[in-house]
Amino acid sequence: MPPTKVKSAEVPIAATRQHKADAKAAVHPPAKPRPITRIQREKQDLILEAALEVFSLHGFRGATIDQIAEVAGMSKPNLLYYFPRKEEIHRRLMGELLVTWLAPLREMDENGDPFSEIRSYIRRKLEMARDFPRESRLFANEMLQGAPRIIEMIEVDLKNLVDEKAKVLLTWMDQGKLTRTDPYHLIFSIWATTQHYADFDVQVRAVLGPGRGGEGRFEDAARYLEQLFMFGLTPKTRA
Amino acid sequence: MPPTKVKSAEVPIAATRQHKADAKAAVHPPAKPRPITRIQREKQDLILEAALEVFSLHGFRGATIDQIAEVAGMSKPNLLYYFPRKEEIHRRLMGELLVTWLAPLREMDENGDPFSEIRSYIRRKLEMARDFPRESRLFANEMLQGAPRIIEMIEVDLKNLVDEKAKVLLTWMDQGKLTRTDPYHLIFSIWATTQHYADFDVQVRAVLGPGRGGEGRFEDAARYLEQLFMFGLTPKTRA
DNA sequence: AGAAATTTTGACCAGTTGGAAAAATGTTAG
DNA sequence: CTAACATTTTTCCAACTGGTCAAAATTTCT
Repeated sequence: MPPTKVKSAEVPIAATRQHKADAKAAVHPPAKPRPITRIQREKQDLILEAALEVFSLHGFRGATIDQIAEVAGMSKPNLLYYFPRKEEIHRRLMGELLVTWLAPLREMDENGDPFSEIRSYIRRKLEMARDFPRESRLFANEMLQGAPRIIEMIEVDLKNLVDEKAKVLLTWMDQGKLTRTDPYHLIFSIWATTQHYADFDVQVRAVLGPGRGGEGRFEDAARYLEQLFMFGLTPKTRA
Repeated sequence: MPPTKVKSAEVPIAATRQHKADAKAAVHPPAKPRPITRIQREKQDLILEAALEVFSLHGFRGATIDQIAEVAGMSKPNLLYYFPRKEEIHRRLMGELLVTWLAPLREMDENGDPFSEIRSYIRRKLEMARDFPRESRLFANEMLQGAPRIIEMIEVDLKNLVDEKAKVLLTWMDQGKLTRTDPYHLIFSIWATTQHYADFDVQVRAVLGPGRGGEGRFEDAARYLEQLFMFGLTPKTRA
């Protein structure tokens, strides 16, 4: 269970200090590839992990650089050496997150059996809610505020993926393998029901009480959701 | 469509100024009933309405008293005259909100027909997501942060209500009128699927696109959810 | 080792924030 | 009309915020 490790590819070296040596470096950008040291990657990951913790709990505005720095175990100026501004941290975090976040949907295979594909999708999403609740909350936080910093990603990447999968669902419906219904709202309902267990965790625990609010709640949820999405609430034997 | 007007009952007169006349007033608390002027009530409602707007958008920490005051059309010190601290505003807002928020569930009648009761509940919750999205987001914001300011209310009022209604659902299941399943997770799934349309509104609109993201989305959602909760995704005519 | 580059620190700053104090301005009952 | 009270405005402040900067400490490279 990796804590965060979403993906650390193209690390554009946090705006490497450019003071006096500016003249040279800035004028010949392609000349200096700037290798990216081991320390840089490690520290950046450390910061992103800390930022995930803090942002997911307080939202962008509510989180402070000091808090993030403290969680990351470094001083504020030191943190700012790697990410010159707060928004930069958030942007990176969201960008990497979205990829992970959509992976389960991406895996839904149009050549598989409709029901087992949907069931797997629900299960994977539920596992993510269980194992990566901070990521879920970070995402929810951003959405609640109108997604000001990631709206383009939502409108492009996410929309395209959903459009594509909606088509797959429609095909299955055409083949009579699935009740004919709205594929978009179907996807929304899967998102909503699964992410609920991460985003509203406090409420879920409080309502279930100490008895049933333990770790078993995810298995109960999985069982219930499978029932719901397969057959709804209509009993098989009519009363 | 009342903008907010959740409920303005027991208004404990925002800590009426107590400076020099303190001696008298403070020593004989039960002596002076303090009538609560019309202006006080009006201004307090104005502030709460503004606070709802701001808190729901930025969360507790992200919202500033200045912003709230500006939306309410008054100066910050003036606002602080009615609510001596930021947290006070939030507390009042959440307290009144919870009552409205739970009303739909409270209405679920154990003597009614199970399916029409559940259907009505879903419809009412969906209407609330449509007509009171700010309230929904305020609530979601608080939940995301671990409900630090309303955890007791959740653990008592909300839990009791859910326990009560879960019993009703169980009775219905015992009578064979409803598939036997987990009543708590059933309620969670109704909350999640309906509130999603308020809390993740930006995402819903973005994914549906300009064509289907208009006002019709709530009717589409209602239709889909009815289908889902009634029969799930299994087609009637097996392919 | 020693020079060059990278990383870390400490001091600092300007703008914002929640909130206090008191003076100034209504409002109203006698 | 005016004293008593309610409301509003002005001024102010200490703590916090995001961010800068130069110097010091450390690491890396030759």
